[in-house]
Amino acid sequence: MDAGDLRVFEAVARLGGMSRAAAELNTVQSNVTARIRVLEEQLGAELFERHSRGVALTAAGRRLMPYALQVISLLKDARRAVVDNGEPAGDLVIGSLETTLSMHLAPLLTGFVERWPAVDLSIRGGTTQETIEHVLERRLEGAFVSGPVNHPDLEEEKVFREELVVLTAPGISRLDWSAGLAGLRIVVLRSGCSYRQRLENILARRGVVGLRLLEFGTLEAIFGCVAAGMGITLLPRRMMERVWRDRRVAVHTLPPDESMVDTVFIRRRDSFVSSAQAAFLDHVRLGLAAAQAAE
Amino acid sequence: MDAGDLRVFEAVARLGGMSRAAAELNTVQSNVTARIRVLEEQLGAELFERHSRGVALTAAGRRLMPYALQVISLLKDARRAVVDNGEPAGDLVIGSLETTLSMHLAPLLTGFVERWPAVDLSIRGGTTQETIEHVLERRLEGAFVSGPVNHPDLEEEKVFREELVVLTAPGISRLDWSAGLAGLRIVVLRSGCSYRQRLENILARRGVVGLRLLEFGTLEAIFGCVAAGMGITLLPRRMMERVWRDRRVAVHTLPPDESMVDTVFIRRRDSFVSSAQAAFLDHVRLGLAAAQAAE
DNA sequence: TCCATCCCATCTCGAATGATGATGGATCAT
DNA sequence: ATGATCCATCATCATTCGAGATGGGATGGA
Repeated sequence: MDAGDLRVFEAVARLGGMSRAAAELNTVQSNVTARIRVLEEQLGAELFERHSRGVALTAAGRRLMPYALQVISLLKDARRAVVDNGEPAGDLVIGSLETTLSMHLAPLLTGFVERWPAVDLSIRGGTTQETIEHVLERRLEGAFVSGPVNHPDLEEEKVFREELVVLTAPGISRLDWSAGLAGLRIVVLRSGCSYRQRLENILARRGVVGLRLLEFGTLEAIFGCVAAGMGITLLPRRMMERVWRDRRVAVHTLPPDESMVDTVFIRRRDSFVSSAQAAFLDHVRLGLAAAQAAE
Repeated sequence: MDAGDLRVFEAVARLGGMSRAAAELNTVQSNVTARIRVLEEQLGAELFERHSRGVALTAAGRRLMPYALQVISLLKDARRAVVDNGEPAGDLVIGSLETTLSMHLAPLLTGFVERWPAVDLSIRGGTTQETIEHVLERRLEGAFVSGPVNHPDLEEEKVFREELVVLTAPGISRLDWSAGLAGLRIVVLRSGCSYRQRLENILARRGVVGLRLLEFGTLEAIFGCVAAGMGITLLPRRMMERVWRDRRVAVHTLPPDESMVDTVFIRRRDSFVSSAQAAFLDHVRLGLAAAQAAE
């Protein structure tokens, strides 16, 4: 049994067919068929059921799958571990909430790329849920998301805590259903935004339910929409202070148990921590501590 | 990078030479040299320092080693996982303390081999420390040892708790240094026995230190030696009751915090749990519960 | 029923890869 | 010096692997 065989096996299982797997692996179908057949002979068990529209895993194949996945990812990590000589370099792909990115991370990035020019950093914005998925699939080395995550395969480290506030149109004094919130919409940056569920919960406790959703691509649009009395949103207080200091929106402070949210850095427990990633985290921790001290 | 390459790499690193690795791998030295060279080219890093008496790992090689070990063991486990169709069968190698083996496990073994004739069970006796080492090296699928073990790579499950008692020659009423223990020896089954450290601690608290060691191969010899007034030993109470009911030794009961010892079953967290192992554990759990109920 | 389509199995051939044994250079102990 | 040990290199041979072509079975639509 060989790592190459397992790669073929994984592709066939995932794509449900040998021809499709061959296309993905840049080879020909006959090749895939042969290697699977050899693998099955070596193991003395059928790994796939062949049927007319492709193949499906047998019980034995299902038992093999987790091992195949782990071996493949281990080999990838091994290569990186060998090449990584302690000097941060190479690709580093990190995920982040868009608000965290623009508010906390962005100011630190120029410093990082100056300090470590050999690192090709890219940061992908996304919602907490999307981002967690990507980390689990190893498409991201790590990510900043709203915590706690509590996933057995993920390691999480609290990075900072911040306060969320509710923004409404001016003139609304209380967050309840008698205060004229009925008919407004919840305005979020993206539909899967983790703040949305949180805001719905906050409102539900005050008797406000069933608000429709409104989605915008930029923060400016969201602010404008809220100022115009069309909706209500939940955002970090600091973000509001920075970019929207003097506009006409009402800021509603929440009790700490509802308002405080931790941002955590997550990564797969079983993945290799590259020097680039370690350097980035150090840089971020330092930068955030400095920013906090400056307040 | 390939699993075969990693096997070669591991053998070279472990044996400290390409010729030696070639011998172990049933191939020729030139072959090993070539594969290592290819591997180094692929990774873009030197894995070994060549010197006149063999080779030694470089920093990059040391970084690769844990991955190589894990991939190799994963592939071994994968093969077993595929072949294991849920019906307990095949080899099952388990470790155990000798006392646990003779007292608790042995009576259950005949029942197990009758119930699962397809399993080739072998149980290796040894001290707790030896046995833990073997489990970590994957030479044993699991083992019964004195707990708690508290090793990050090991999973442990409490199997039963039992009471240890001190045996001395008759006429010794107290376990302290004024009671004539000076000059006696600590009698143990094997020199690394985990009871030995425990007994030394127990005696130390009572002011008795510096007893010499005496080692025997059989329990009968130990009992005889204690009865003859030559030494002192620490053994499970039940063992003493069973095989030595009416001999002339003094039994010293200890306070619970000193006497009670847990026996745990340990296995590597990352290893495959074969059906045979699961069936064995089930059998043991059931048998021990029945034995306890019968008392 | 017939045909087009999709998918897997098998075959052959050429290329790439792997293993072999011989050889040479370096180092170290005697 | 000499022999032993160990790694690197090379030419050669065997095996494996990949490409392409072909065939057979199942499916779905005309």
